[in-house]
Amino acid sequence: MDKTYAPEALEQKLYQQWEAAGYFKPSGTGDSYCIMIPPPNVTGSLHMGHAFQHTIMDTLTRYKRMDGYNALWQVGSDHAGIATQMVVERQLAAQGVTRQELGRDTFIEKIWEWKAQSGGTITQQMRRLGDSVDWDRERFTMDDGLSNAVKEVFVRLYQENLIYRGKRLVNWDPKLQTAISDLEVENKEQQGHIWHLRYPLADGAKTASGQDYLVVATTRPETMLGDVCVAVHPDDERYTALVGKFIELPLVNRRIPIVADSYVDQEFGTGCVKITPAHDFNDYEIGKRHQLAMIAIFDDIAQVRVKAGLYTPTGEALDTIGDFDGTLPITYQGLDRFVARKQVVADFDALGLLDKVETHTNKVPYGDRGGVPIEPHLTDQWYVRVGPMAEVATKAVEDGQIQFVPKQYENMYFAWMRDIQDWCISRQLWWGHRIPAWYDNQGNVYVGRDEAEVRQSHALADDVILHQDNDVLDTWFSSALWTFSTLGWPESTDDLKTFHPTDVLVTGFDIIFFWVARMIMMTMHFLKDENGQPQVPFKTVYVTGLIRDEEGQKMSKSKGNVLDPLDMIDGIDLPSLVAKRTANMMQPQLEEKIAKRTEKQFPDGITAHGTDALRFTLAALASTGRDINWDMKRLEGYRNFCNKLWNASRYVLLNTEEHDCGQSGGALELSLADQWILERFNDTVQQFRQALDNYRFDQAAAIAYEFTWNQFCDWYLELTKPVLQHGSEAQMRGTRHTLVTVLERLQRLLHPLLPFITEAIWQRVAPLAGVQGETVMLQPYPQVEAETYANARDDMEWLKQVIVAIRNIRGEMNLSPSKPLPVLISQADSKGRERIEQNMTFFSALAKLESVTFIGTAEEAPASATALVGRMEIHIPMAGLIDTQAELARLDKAIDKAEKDVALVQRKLSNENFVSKAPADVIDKERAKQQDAEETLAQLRQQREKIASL
RNA sequence: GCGUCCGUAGCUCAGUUGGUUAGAGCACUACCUUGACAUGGUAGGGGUCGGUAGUUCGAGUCUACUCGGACGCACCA
Repeated sequence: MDKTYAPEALEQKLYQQWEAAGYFKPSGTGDSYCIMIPPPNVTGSLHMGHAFQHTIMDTLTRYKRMDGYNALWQVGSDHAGIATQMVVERQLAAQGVTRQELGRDTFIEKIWEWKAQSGGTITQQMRRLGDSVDWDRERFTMDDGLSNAVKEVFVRLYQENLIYRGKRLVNWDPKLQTAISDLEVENKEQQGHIWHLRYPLADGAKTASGQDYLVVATTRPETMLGDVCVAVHPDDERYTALVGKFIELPLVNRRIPIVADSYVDQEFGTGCVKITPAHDFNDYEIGKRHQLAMIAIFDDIAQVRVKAGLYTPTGEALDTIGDFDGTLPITYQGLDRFVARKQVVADFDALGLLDKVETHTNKVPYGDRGGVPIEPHLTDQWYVRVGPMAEVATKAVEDGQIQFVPKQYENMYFAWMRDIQDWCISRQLWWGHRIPAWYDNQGNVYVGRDEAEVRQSHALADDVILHQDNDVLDTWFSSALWTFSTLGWPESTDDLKTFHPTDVLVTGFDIIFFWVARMIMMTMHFLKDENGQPQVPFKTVYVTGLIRDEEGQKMSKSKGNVLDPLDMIDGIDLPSLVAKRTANMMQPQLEEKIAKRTEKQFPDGITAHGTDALRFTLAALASTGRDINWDMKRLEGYRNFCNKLWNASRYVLLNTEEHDCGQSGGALELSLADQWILERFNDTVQQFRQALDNYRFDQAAAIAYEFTWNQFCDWYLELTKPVLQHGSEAQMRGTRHTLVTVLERLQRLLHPLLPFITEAIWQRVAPLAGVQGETVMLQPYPQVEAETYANARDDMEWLKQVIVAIRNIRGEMNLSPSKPLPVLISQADSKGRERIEQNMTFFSALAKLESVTFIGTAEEAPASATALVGRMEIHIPMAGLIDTQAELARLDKAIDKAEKDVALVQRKLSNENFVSKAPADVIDKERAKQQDAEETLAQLRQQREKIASL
């Protein structure tokens, strides 16, 4: 083995071997274990959050695969409708072409080309991360199988009246010119204004205070062009007399009624609200309540129309409302909504109708993709009636059929499910699953799997012209089917029987509503078990937090603090990192700032750490559900850990390869250290398994680290040195056997977290340990075994204490580590003496001793530095070695501590309440502690006197 | 406004049902180039657990309030 751990030299080679050998495939035997990957955007690239989730998924998959399960990690990607379409549109824009110029078919071809070109990025990244997914089963949300599943689901839901089409007010993104779901709207707080407009009363009416106008307050004055009434609260005495009377709406010269509606808050503003049902969700409801027609003043890009759309309260088109034919004042026609706003305000002002303007902090809805304010817009859209499905899906979580880890996310899920809105699934995009609905020239709609089916089922003659709906489905519609569509649904496949329901879903809290909830709804609606009961898509949802930068900031391109997982693995020089972070900026003016920040943070770029170190770090930081503040220092520490494991293995191999490790017979004599490490390893297996079973990857990492470094390397390997130097044949054979046995098993244990380094080491050590096989990946996972060496643990741990006590004196007295010391031991009980005498080689080697002498009492010892282990005293004669003052200081410190201990215990035990109320075992413990502390204190004081008298 | 989470050593984080003197890694100090490893070894220093008040024999760990931070949902034009 190379002297230094060099991940780049082994990782990819091993991955290729695994993949070529088909090790990632389900074994076909054993109980099934299945994880569905959250399909990443096919044309995107993996960020740290993906690396984090993939580490968890791969660790679980490898663990279960080794543990005998028929394990499948299903891989695939998502077509990511808007995101992908936007990327390609931007590319076209750079060439001065629009998608409209290309036409739908050509544009979609372009996207497929782009997918072919960039779609490999993610799969390559996944290979770098060591993901053990079954590549042969890779799926894409727009491949034929999944597209069929989408059509099937759409048609069935339509037939069940769970999908409907209607003209409704939707969240409209005027930039992208598509509807988006309410989930995709982000309310941003903004400093804006609230305008108070005077609305003249018609027919000479007056307010209670004698004014001939009402004042309405609005944040969107431009919508007044579409006002249909003014609402006041029914109990508002200022206005009750005016209800039923009319307003002479300025600028447009329409009469609109004054209505009473308890929605109005009397306290807010003037208590008068202008109502524009076609442009505000609350107004929409009020309009419906009062049976008022709607006036839609904006077109698809949120510019004022020449002629407003006129509709009944239920969305039927009208030619006129009264004698209003919809024509809008020419001055506003074609104006953008924000230009129109200024114009309307100016015109009100000019008419003396602008009462006042206040600054106002309001929440403005933005589309999370387009980045412009969304516009409530009246359009025809398709909806899923989610109510009935939501009920079933909620119950599944209430009943514990599906469990969230950590549990608190269940509340979030319930809260959303409780007042869930119908899901707008149509998008005015080109990239996606086209809605399987056809229209004839009369506007009749026919839903079916394809046009032929539609014609047949509706007995439509061949000469009836049909055209398919232009819109596509929300991306999340197809990903809601992911758990079963990837396994072959609607066919009744073996895979479905074997792997569904799946086991764990690993995902971020940010898509619980978008994806997790919808997946539960869809799956439970379409998949039933043999008893006809709904099947859940997965039993556990492991929710991960976000990976943030070291300052706790979200990573984002515009902040320039994004870290690429591959840069953690391979390293990157500063210029390349800066270039990467400043490439393709939406706001180029930030480039300089980002470059500076990057230079400050990574003056030397980033060094390579390897995949295993990255994975181990992510696991170590994965405490349940919390966001992770990324820390390069942790990564470095765990790279060092890999190096430690590597070098420990080198030591083992150097001492065992080409030596007799007892695989072909011969007496094996196991030392105390051998027995001890086998027991410690067994404990570690138990703890490590438990941690993984409970999704405590942080604990798993800590357990692995503690055993490997602090026990195996720091103690065990050191303890083997004296045996291998001076032991008998049988002793050496026993120790070599233990070395290779533990090292081999350790690789199996750690493999799920550290796939590469463990494979590299395992392949070398397995033959020495007599283990057959090509790969550690498919070895049985270590089992917890019955205890074999009952006393080894206590004996060795005690011996370690004695050794540490001596090292402690050496360290504190500044005695050279290379100088062998004589020690005298007094007050040893028979067990202690036995433990030392039987392990003298270990003892004197690890404590670096010249001699060990047992004496009766401390009086027989010369002036010494002293340490206590239990009641046993360890003396290191001072003769020329130790400075009296230093030893006195050391003892004072120990006495100080002992005094504190005694005082603390005494305080507890002298508390009547404690003694009378605490459980007996707790009191007994305290009593024992008291005795121990007092004896320790006495011995230390005695020793101090002795030294002081010198 | 409703709800959730977080605030523990200089930094990043653990701390299971309340019970020994609160842990880890990194950073820090001293000593050590001993043949697995200086991406190392040995020893050591460092927190009273955001604050206040309670419950309890006993609280980082339960309760209330409070300060600071993050987030989700709903919002009044």
